[in-house]
Amino acid sequence: MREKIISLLKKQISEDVMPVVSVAENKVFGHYTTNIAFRLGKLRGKNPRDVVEDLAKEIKKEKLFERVEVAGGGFLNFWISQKTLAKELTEILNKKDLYGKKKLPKGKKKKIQIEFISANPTGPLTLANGRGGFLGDAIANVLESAGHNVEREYYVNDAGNQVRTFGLSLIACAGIIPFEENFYKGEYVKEWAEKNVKTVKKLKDDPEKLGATAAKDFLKLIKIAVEKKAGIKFDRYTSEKLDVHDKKYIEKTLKLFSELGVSYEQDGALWLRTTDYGDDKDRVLITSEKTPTYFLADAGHYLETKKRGFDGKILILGPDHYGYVSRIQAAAKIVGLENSDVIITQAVRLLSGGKEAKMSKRKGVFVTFGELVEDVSADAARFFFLMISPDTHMDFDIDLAKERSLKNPVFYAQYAHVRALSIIKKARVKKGKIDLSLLDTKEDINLILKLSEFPEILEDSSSDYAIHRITRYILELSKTFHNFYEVERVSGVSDELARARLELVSASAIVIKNALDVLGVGSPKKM
RNA sequence: GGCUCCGUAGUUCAAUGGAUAGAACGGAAGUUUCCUAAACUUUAAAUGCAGGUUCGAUUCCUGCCGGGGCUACCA
Repeated sequence: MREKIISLLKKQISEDVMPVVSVAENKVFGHYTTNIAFRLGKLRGKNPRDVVEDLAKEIKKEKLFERVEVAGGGFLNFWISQKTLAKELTEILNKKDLYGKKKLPKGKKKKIQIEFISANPTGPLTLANGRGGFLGDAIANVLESAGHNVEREYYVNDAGNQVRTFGLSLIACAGIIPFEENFYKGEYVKEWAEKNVKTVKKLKDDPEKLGATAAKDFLKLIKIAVEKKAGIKFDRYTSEKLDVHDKKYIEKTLKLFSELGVSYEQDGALWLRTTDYGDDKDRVLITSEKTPTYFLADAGHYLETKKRGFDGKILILGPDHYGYVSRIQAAAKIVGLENSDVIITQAVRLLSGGKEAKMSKRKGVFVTFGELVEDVSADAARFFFLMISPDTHMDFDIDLAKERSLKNPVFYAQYAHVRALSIIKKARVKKGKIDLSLLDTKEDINLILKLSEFPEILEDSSSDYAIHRITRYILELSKTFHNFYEVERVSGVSDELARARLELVSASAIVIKNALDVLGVGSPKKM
């Protein structure tokens, strides 16, 4: 709908400006509205009001609209005609689960990797990991809906010092060596060491191997939490050791940097000139002790992604990685990964009993992601996280989520779906010709309008990754549907009207389900 | 100190520079002989402070106040 209005406007405009058309929040100002005249007025040195009058004259000839009005200082407001809406409704019914999805021509289709969670397998997942997990999964769905080819990647840091430290932590837990400050301290470390005393003793002289062994166990648990419990799917678990180190990507990366002249030696260390790409200081690739840094391995990982043919990559990180963004973006540019985005999710603050419960992976975790999902259900947890912009610090009141999960908005949305299906199931209507023009009450129109917004919402989300708009949209749509249900009836009206209403209810069920699918939230048939 | 995210109703969150700042929960008042009341309707309630840019600012810029995070030749 929006697209049609934009293309109509573009026909009237010679300047190179993209008209912005938005859904009018308040229906007094039409179904859709545009402020294009303000911008054109400036460009043409004319009064916006005059510009908009000219535009309106032409636009009014279009059959798409029931009414087109000039308002305020230069707004152009559109009321979509019932006929146009009925056509859109037919499209929903024809396309079904494909409604809202796009097919891209080969040239426009991109191969995009989205890396998320990627938590080190040295303990269970935190809530922040979960936030990024649901977000990544949903963004992947949205990009697929937009017609792109997407790989969901979990990057496993199973190499280097970290694994060794993890191994040493386990040995310390078994009391063989003294505990050191930088060791992992959580309950889970102790538990594993207790359960696997024999392994710890056997490998006490090879902490790296011990760490790797334990990490494998933890990765299994992570996979269960992520895939089984939370329903987050990954296409690939990329191993730092097997896919980056063993495939010589560290060497390849160093060679590339040297060839491009972006690395240099100073004070005995090897540096990457990331300042050329907006970083505030250059970064070390190899220390003066001749050990490669973690950053070098990450650059290698980016090169590996590039070599596997990706056009772009989206990396989702937790708030503790803020300082990392500019250097990783620099590396992405240098290895030639054109479309690189990094999304930082802000912290999840956990409230329990009205108090803040501190979370720390190293010191131990109060509530893990797996536990949360078990407590409040995967659907509720997912919906809750995806309702809020990742930029916002989020308070997750664990008590509320546990005890009062029935108040969770996800049920409101799912209930709308259930209701729609129930109406369809119970309806006893004689078959016959379907006349959608009968759907002309305020509630009918509002519902169709809301349904037809879905492709627009999806399109917006695929360009700015603002998944929470989809979640908000689902709530709005559910509300519109519940409201329709209260006011208008399907049974108990004439067969002709009932047939048309049934179509509208079917379309509602389709769109609610499609929208929930994109988030990865289930659409139950019964509640 | 530097960088960054945030500050909106009692609370948790919305609002590509647009018109009368939206929801939900909580508060107040109502709605079921009828397709699921897990619903609906009505109602009270908010942009931290001070400037600037603009026809127009919750949004952009500057300063201040308040809260989180980052700030290693660590991983």
